[in-house]
Amino acid sequence: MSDARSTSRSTRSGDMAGQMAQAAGDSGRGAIIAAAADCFMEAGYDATSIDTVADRLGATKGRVYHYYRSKAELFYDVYRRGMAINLSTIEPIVKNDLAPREKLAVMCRAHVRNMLEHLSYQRVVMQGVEMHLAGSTTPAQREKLALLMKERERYEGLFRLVLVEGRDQGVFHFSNASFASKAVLAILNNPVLWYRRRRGDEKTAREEIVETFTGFALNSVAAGANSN
Amino acid sequence: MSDARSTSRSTRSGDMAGQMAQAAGDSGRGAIIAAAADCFMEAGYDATSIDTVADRLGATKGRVYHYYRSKAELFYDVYRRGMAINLSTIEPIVKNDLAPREKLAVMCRAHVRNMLEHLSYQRVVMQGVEMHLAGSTTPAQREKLALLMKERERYEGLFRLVLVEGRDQGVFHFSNASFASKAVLAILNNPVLWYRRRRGDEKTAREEIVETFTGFALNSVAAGANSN
DNA sequence: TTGTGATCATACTACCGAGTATGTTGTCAA
DNA sequence: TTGACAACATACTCGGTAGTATGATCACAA
Repeated sequence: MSDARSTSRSTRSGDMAGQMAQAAGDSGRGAIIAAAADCFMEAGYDATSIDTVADRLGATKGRVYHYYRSKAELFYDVYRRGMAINLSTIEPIVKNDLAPREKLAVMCRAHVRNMLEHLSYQRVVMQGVEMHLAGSTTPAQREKLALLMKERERYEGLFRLVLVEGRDQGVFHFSNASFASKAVLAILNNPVLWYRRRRGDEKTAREEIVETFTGFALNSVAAGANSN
Repeated sequence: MSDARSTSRSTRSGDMAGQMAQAAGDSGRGAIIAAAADCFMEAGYDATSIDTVADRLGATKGRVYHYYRSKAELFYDVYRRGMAINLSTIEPIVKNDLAPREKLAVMCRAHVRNMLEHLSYQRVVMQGVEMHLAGSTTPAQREKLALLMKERERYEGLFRLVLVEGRDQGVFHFSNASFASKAVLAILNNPVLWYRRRRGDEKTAREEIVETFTGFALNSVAAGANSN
């Protein structure tokens, strides 16, 4: 009954220091989430056993199951973390009062940077989508996944918002806003499928990817062409 | 030694009739491939057991293992079939002597139609990419997967070819041809992630998707904008 | 008619991994 | 100092599934 899985730990209030920040959140779960993200990214959901995650932590199953009721819930938490990263990046930008075209540009750049920066989490998000397309066995898990997908749709909605605003002002052009947002995000997400971290400071290489794919995304919905 | 797994069956020369055509190829494997494609699409690779595939065939494991040495090889064959469908559709178009812009348009439309028409196979192709990103355990399987990825790259190369040709003529604009082809295909593949077959004649709905996403793809690399 | 091989079905093994049950240690509070 | 509980580690169960071994039919060929 008195189970850490349900108690929202207080992290000993006042001990904000020592937070390596690499994986924030409530200490305890944080390290597990980070390790799981790496494992899921490298081997995929099914091929990753709880023992694998534990090994990476230098621990055993006991530690993981102390915080998570099941493997699926651990996965969900990693997914949520990934979406949280994305949402916390984009939402402030949407609130700015930039012109639609510039606002979308900033959003696109930020999104691609997130893809490259937090690769493991983003790959987990992709796996979550695949998992949803497939039938995650139990109905209970389907509901959970459905909730996560709502988060994703909400994220997509932020882009749709700016797109529609831009269309009204004549800077964008498309017939179906939902399709447009999907197309834009499809481009921006693409690097997740092939990007790999390099040694040294490949900052310039990353920025090239950011600029290039942002350019494609903006072009795809730009007004002035003769399509749609 | 005398194993059906290695002998290229002759299909009893002269018996070309009775080919339901729904799943061509050498009779025997054909039905298995089709059933496997459906299963993989509905439940994903790991969640699909050989027994699941056999059940759908109204048969047992014995039949599947008679033609395939392992579950992985069955998957590879489904993947190959999917890529074969795509290649056989696009290659003739590339050989035509259309102007780059029109040629690309035709290619895009054909590609999206394939996505919608052969959904199960295309989803398997996507899973193959994910599988390659993850680490398919044994080195032997990694090699096999690497070969399949070469096929995919070759397919992408067909698009790259037309894109470069168009850039030389000034109708397309981009700095990195590889990135451009990835962006275009990212858009065109997107419907696979959410499209579902409907009842009745949804031909018009499908064609709307085809036209819309083709439009986005063409726009993304169109010359005339101020990006890149 | 016999035997040979293709085409399956049946029955079995072997293992891996999710989940559980329980033990151990440290810490804090009263 | 002594419970009480958090935070793990250890040891086990148990179901599902890939792969195998073997048996049963059937067609066709000699």
